[in-house]
Amino acid sequence: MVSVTIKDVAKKAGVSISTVSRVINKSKPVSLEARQKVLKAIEELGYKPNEVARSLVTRKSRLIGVIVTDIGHSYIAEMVRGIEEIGRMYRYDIILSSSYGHKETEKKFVQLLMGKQVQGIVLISEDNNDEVVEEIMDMDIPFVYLNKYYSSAKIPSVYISSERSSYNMTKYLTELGHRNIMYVTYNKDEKYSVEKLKVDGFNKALAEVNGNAYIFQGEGFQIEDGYKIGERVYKMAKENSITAIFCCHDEVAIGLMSYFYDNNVKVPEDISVCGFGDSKIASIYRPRLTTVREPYYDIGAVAIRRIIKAVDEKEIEKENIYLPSQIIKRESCGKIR
Amino acid sequence: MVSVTIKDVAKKAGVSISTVSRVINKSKPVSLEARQKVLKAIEELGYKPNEVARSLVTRKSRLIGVIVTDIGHSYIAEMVRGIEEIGRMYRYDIILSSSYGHKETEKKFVQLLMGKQVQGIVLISEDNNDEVVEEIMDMDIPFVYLNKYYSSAKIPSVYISSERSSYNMTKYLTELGHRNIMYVTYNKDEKYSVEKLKVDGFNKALAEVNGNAYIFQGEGFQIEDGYKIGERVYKMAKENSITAIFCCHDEVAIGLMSYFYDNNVKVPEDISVCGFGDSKIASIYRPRLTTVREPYYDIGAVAIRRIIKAVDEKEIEKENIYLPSQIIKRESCGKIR
DNA sequence: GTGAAAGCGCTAACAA
DNA sequence: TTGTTAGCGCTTTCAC
Repeated sequence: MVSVTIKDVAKKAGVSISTVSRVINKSKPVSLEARQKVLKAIEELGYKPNEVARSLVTRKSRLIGVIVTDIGHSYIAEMVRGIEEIGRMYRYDIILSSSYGHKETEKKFVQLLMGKQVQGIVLISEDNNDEVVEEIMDMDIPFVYLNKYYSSAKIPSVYISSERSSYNMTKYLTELGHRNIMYVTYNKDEKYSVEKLKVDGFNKALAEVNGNAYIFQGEGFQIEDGYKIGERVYKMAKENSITAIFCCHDEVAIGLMSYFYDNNVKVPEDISVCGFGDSKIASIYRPRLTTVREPYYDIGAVAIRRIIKAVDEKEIEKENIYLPSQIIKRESCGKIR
Repeated sequence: MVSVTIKDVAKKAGVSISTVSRVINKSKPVSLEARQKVLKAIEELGYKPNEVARSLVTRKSRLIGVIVTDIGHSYIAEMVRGIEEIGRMYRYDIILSSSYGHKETEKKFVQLLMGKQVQGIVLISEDNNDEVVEEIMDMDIPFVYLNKYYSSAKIPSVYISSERSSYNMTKYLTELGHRNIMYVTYNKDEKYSVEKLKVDGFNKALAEVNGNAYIFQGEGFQIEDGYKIGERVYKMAKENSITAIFCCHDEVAIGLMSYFYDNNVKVPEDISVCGFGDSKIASIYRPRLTTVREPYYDIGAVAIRRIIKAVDEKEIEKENIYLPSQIIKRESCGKIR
């Protein structure tokens, strides 16, 4: 608690504090003799430079602020892993703040983080919140916005191509023989919603085989939302000989499968189900969920990489980055004989 | 980027920087007139105090370091939620570092965090690592150690009573009519392992009804580990008319249930399964898992509360804290007729 | 009630 | 190669 400072080291080593600073930072040549004395003193005193003081003078906190909706959401945790691990490679630490979706809280966090002199901000959100984004962009600090539900070309971000991913998944279903397929969406008509793109990809793939596309308006993106619509979905499926259901997100698919489990509908024997995301639960749940893998870890990693680049080059690149997605084939989708 | 400082505010308001400081901190009375001029200047310039500079002089970073094994583990994310949310109430931010179980990395993080002048450290670990703990305790900084697999009275921590929880769950199983019950453990003979306590509680409850206790040595705490032992567990269960299996952790139970699903063993009709933890997956998986709820959020909340108290009172309480657990009754355990 | 000045621990000119 | 010194932006005596 009685911390040892650079002065103590200097005194003990019999040199000036500048010399100590030089050996710590390797910023200028120091004679072998002096260096050794300093190193010895550092060792003996257990000296650790005070990063706060350093930050003050260098104006570099080596801190990145990360504002998330909820670290308890596994895909967000995965993104944060990517951010943290890559950040650490460049000697950046992250300050984590959870907003639980409150815009006002997010705004407050931005202010707090700026006060802490963070050198960049990653905002991981689940709503369509231009307002906070604009506020951050006004601050003129390296910034990346991560949102798997909404996208806008004007905001620096990292994502996968939703349309292509959805197209690929649908195509896979048609290859399994499905022709009457339902897509469960939510919010597809909202501004910036990526659902619009996903529906487009879905329709396109189905049109190629003259299949029948059914769009079902869901009630949200969570497991409960998937469960809640189970009855109606099943009814619609039966009435239209639908054999496969493509859900906009894994959670919805899991909710739906749970409804099916509870009501003795067999997946994939009676009906095939697939999701989007490949969140953790997708490979744990039984039957395992066929889905589109969104590379969350990589998304986080690329985001932080972009911020660090902006810090170094003092200029944030405008071009958004698209990462490849992948179809993960598991048991929840079966062949049509 | 061209940040406005207290000097700018002072100049604009036509007062000294001390006065500005006083109105910001409400640390000393300031005349109404002066205060208003300062407030106006702050408003117009959009001034935000530089927390780094503040930290340097006050020697309070308002930062708490949190070292976790992996933020991707949902129960850890839940603990971190508790830590963060309560920390925030006291205006503390958290710096998150993931060690992925490497002791050397953890040690490095401790050093980094000390450099950043954190005012306390929470270490969330899954191994038995005295070494790192001792290192932190030597630093003489408020510290709490969270570990659901190991416990030691000498280390400041927060947990539930493992023996009582295990006793309660076993008792519930006996109330359902089970008499031949298997407890799947791992590492129970290792130093500080809480498994020893859990086995004790299990045996005690079963002894009270003259039931037969079977202990199975598992292969780990993860889902895969539960899956791997499925075949042997099932064999042993059949040979001994075992009707219920109590797993040391939810993950093991889920792995086991997945094995059962894949091999057409019905839970709970053919056999009952329960777990320990109530991690997220327990309520999502079908059948839903009966389990002991460990209050992860609260554990994190109490941990940070304890640290903040230590910061304020300059003295960390020695007594460890036990939180109540709860039996969550779901579908994976059935009655014996 | 107010301002001048010292200083938190450090880096980075500048001189020597 | 080294030491002296001036800050970084802020809080906090201390004197008025």
